Amino acid sequence: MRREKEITIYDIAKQLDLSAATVSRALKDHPSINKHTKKKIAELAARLGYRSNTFASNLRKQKTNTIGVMVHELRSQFMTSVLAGIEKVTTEANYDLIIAHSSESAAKETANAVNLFHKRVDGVIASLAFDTANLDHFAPFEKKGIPVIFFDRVFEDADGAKVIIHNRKAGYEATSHLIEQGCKRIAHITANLQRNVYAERLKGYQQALTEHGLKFSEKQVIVDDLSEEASIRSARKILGMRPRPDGIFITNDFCAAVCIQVLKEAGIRIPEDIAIVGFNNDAICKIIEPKLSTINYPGIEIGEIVARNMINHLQGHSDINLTNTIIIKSELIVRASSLRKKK
Amino acid sequence: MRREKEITIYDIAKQLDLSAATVSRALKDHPSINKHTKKKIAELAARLGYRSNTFASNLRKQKTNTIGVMVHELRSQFMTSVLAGIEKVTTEANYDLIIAHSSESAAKETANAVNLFHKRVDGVIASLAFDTANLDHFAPFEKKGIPVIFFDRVFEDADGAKVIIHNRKAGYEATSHLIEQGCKRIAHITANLQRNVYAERLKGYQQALTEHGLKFSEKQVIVDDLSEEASIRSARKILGMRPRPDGIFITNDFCAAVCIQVLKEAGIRIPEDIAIVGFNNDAICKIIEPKLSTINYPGIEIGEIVARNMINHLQGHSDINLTNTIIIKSELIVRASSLRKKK
DNA sequence: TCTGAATTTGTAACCGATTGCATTAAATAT
DNA sequence: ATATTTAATGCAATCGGTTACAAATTCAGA
Repeated sequence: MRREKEITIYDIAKQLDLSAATVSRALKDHPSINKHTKKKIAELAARLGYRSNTFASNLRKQKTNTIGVMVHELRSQFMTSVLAGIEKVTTEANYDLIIAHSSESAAKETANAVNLFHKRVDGVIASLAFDTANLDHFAPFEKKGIPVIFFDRVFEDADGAKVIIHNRKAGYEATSHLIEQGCKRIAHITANLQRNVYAERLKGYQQALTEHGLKFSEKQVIVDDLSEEASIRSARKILGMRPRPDGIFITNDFCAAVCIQVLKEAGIRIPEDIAIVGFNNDAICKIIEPKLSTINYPGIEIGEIVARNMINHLQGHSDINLTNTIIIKSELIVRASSLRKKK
Repeated sequence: MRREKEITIYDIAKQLDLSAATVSRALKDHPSINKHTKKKIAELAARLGYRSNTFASNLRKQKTNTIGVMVHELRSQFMTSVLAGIEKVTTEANYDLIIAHSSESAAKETANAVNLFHKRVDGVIASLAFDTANLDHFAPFEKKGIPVIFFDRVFEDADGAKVIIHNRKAGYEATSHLIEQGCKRIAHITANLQRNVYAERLKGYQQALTEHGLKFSEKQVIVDDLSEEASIRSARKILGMRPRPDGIFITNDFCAAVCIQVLKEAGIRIPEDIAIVGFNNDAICKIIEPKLSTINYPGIEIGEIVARNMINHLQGHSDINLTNTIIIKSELIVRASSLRKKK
């Protein structure tokens, strides 16, 4: 269990009777180094098991090649897809990732920001926590010129680059679909309306109702968090409504799945008595019975696009300060939970 | 967007007319520095927005304070729970995490190992990919004395520390439970038997059958991967078996959920015609209908224990080379999918 | 053969924190 | 007053790679 000595460019230089500078350049494929020399160096490096010391390099270059990712949770399919997309792009570009999650707490989000700042990430990709009220904790990054790109949960009116879907349109489509299926009293289950995603989906819901001549009532909107307990509470509220809704647009698939269960246990038929549309297109959609109609929220694409923009900015190919908002396509997927009419 | 100059200990030293050494020690709360001096330094550091340069520190200390985590996937609840557990412990101990996932490919796993090795992680926590056939790619870590701890998917016979559950016992309990519920022809759906988790669960299944006087037949064991498509294939095979099984022990909850769907669509009643037990205790267990009996595989605990052992080893409080295997408790959770008899 | 340009390599100063080994100052003992 | 501890601080080398600039070598052209 004795540790082998670590090989450095100096060891290689000495063995080949060259300078460390030449070795350093050769390993970086610097154009001014002779091909033959490069080859010799590369071979010896491989033979000795040389590994470059990132710290020495970072210290000198004043760059970390690391991107911080701040997310509000890690457990949904959507988020793991986003991370997969980000990882794919950043790995190719040879950047490291530090993933920090806030567990939906603004306080923890602030702590994470401080941490990433101290870790000197080159850039930050973030989706806000449930109760984040302002962007003050991102100010240090801005001060130092460290790029920040938001996705999913963002402040739409704030400056700064963001990658989102058209939540209002998605809400509009989900609701319109329910109306087309013959629903007359459509409820909406959602979460903290401070978060753009929920506020916008609500707007879309409202707009669809109004445009189709249905009345919007605040009583038909249930706001809670999206935990299992909250979902049960929400479903019970639906059951207690008089007249009872005949359609629900629920802003999250897991919540929708739990609601479906509670409603079914109460003897409600889905979609005949109540038609339901969820949001995200989680794997759960195809497991729950009936299968859940939903809005496809393409996590991988979002991750890839966010990451690509970050990398391009860091490498000077483009400037995110010129871009403000990138909107990704999303679309309604109709399954059994909302399908009343056969075409 | 002009970058502010970065503050170093030299800046602080100059302003207070001290040496950098004193500042360095003071910030580390070194005992030989005067309390009053420490306070002055801490205050000025805070006021100037000083942030320690990790690279300089790592370079000098020859440590990275980083632990590499190699997982075979990221999307299951089990794995995100494990990661949450690891993260909790490592964050407290002020270690960073690099998460690398193999997407179930041995080749990618090897590449990840090389990468982590070059990144000079202080330790590695790993769960093996689907088709990993040997541990050669971990040899460089061993050579350099870098600790590796395995969890979940391990080579049980290999040297090295590991944290696992008693898979055989779990398989035994799941199967025994089905037998107690009156099942006579119990099938088993599982995955690559090179992986200890599946091989051991199979052994437990066999043992339970034998001990209860039921015959074991290879025809009743279906081996495939655990994707959605494979799950559908497996369920169809079950449907084609004559005589048809009246109980199935499935080594994964998601796969079990898909099977239940296919079986139900074919008119099979669960649990009356076929009783089912899954594995992992995913959230999906409570969504699928009927709710899924399963083995609770406590991800968070496993993550915490693996990480705790790693940290203790790295800090010299204990030596993982003395420990070989740590076994975590797991238990059967009975739900509707296997419950035929009322107690 | 000589000169200027092109190619290749070397020198040495960083980057910022850490730490073994002094050194100095203050406190205590003789 | 002098010797001996004890406490507090400083000096300077070190970690390993990078890079501006200088130097050496080679080559083409006159």
